[in-house]
Amino acid sequence: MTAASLLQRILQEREDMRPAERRVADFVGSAPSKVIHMSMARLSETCSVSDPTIMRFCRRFGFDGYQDFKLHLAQSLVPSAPFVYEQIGPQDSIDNIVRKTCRNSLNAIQRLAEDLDPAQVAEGARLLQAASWTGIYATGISEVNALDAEHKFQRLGMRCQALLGRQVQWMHAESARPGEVALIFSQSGHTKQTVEVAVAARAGGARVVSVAAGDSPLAQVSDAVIAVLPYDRTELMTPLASRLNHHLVTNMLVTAIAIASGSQFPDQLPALDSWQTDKI
Amino acid sequence: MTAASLLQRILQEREDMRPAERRVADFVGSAPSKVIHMSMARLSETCSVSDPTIMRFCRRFGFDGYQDFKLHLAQSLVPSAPFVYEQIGPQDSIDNIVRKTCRNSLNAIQRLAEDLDPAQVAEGARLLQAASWTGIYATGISEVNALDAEHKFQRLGMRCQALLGRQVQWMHAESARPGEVALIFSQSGHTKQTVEVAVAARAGGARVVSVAAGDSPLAQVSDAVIAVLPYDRTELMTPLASRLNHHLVTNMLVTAIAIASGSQFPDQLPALDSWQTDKI
DNA sequence: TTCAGGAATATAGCATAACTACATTCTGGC
DNA sequence: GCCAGAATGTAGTTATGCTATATTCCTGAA
Repeated sequence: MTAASLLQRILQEREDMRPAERRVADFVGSAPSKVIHMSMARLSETCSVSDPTIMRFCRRFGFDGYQDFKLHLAQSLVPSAPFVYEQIGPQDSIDNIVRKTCRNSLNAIQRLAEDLDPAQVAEGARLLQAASWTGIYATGISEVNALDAEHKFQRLGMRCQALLGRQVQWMHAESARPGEVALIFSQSGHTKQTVEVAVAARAGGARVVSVAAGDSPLAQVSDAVIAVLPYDRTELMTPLASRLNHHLVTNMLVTAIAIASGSQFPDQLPALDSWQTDKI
Repeated sequence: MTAASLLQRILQEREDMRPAERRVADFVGSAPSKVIHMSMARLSETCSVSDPTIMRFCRRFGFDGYQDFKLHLAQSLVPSAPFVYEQIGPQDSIDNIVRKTCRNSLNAIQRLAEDLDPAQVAEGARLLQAASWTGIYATGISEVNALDAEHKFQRLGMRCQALLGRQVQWMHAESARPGEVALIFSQSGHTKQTVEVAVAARAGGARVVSVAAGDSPLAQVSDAVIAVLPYDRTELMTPLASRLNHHLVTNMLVTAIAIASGSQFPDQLPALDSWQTDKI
């Protein structure tokens, strides 16, 4: 986030700088790829300033020192897409639909990469692996995620079931027992039904793992939360973005569990369907 | 290019290393984000090796020294462009699983953005929109895609059904009739069953739209192909990548159809489930 | 104009990091 | 068991990043 716009920030703050630092800003701004291979002494000489000036320059942007600065500068040099959601409208051509769909997806995943806490994934995987049986709850468009998770977990040999629909969910949540896990997918984590399911499952002694917004009511009644940022206007639409992110989280869980179970190639689930390999 | 595949190269060369360097490779591979903030001494201590071993490790990959290595490592950590699949292995930490999953997904989508032909999407959308009814065929892990497509198309008011399982698929393909469309998701386009379904559906007068590899047998017996590059070793594994791409293609189709149907906000499907909005 | 007072910048020194030459240990073949 | 040759570690050198302190430069009021 801050990394990507580092050069921009430098050029921006340039105005508020005194001559010496400004010379540094100019050079860094004009030849950042050279800077990352320079020592402090070389850079200070090139800019006709002293070492400490370079230090102050780096500190100004909140870095620990020159090394830290160089590291972030290097990272900011590799191109990446900005975090903006591009609305698709009636005026958009097919070309645009394709492009924007891809870009929005890229953005969503990059956000996930930045915000997701690996420790939460680890904890979720741990609970799931220890479960005697897992109920996978989802509603609306997230149902597909539940089915996906069911498919993959079963390939790992886990006992689980996707639970779709109000009645089915109630039935299972109310009969939850110790040793079981309830895995809940929720875009926002504010849906009443979803929270009630979590509470019921927990009352029965099951552990609740939820993939939802971190500060949501659902998160508060869960044993483990894998926090995925919801998108602003989630209530009114069903954007591709969060679905995609939940999808990736599912994959991470599967991979983590596969590794913990000793599989050698965790990202390659075996092709079980023998007839599927009947190629032509 | 070389920068981005650094981690992969490390894991690859690991095999040819002697114990000491291998310990370094393991740690760098499992916690690269920590490494870039470590000094040589810290790293050597962590890996229980000596400083020069670290040096030799860096030189092995063609870098000037440790600093140079760290810089490139840092760059390779930011999610970005290049088209390399980073294998996930047993030695990977949770941090790595999260990172690699995201990066692989980003790569897949970027490939899609480059290779996908919008005209093919447009043609597919046109046929689907004109259909009186659509059968959505998929097998194995792609079944989830079929369910996803079913869900979304139905939200648009289209008549369609996901057809999973051999018998169900045959039943529908053999009774296909003019005016209908068969939408087929296939990773490779080489599966025998899939091709036979396409031929049967077409014989009955239905139009066949397939999402598959462009040069596959399935493509040859389809009325419209939305070509999505398969991944190398697709036969043996179920990678996230192609699934993700098919997923996006589905979204593009939905969006395109929504636009053609006159919806004003094509990327926001309406939340149909009224109880779902019962928030707390 | 002059002279504080404070900010901006440079100097000098220190601790530590990266790197190198050389010694030691390990490995595999006879 | 012994001996090349490779693999790894030890110790020492250089230079780097960083800090405490001094100097210079600017601003503004007497």
